[in-house]
Amino acid sequence: MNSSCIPKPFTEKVKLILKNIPKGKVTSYGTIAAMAGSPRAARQVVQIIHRTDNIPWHRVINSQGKIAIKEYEGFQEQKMLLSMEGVESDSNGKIDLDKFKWKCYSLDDLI
DNA sequence: GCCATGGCTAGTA
DNA sequence: GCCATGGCTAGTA
Repeated sequence: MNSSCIPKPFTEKVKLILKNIPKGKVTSYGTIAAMAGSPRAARQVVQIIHRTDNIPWHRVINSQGKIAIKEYEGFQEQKMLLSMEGVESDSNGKIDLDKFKWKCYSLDDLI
């Protein structure tokens, strides 16, 4: 037995947030980290997205409002998944945050 | 404990 | 530079 059966609050919160981002909206790694209580832990959000299957991942972009992944990492896939929900991005992956940013900054606002 | 990992980011130069 | 995980290792008991 190992510690993997113990709840991991930060990770669980991040997963909960990911599941609650509405279709057609995007948010950033940093925003999610802040909502989960650790404003400077954006890179942990990246890790969690990496290791978690069956979770919506494509609505997360960087704070500049751009798709953050490289071509070989699935840039086109993310772009397409977003466009299917009505989120437009230009060829550089730039998204209009005024239009598409999910306006939610606290866990309390989800529940 | 220590150390590497990582689709980042606020805030200088 | 930040910092939550997971994997590995020295070095106690």
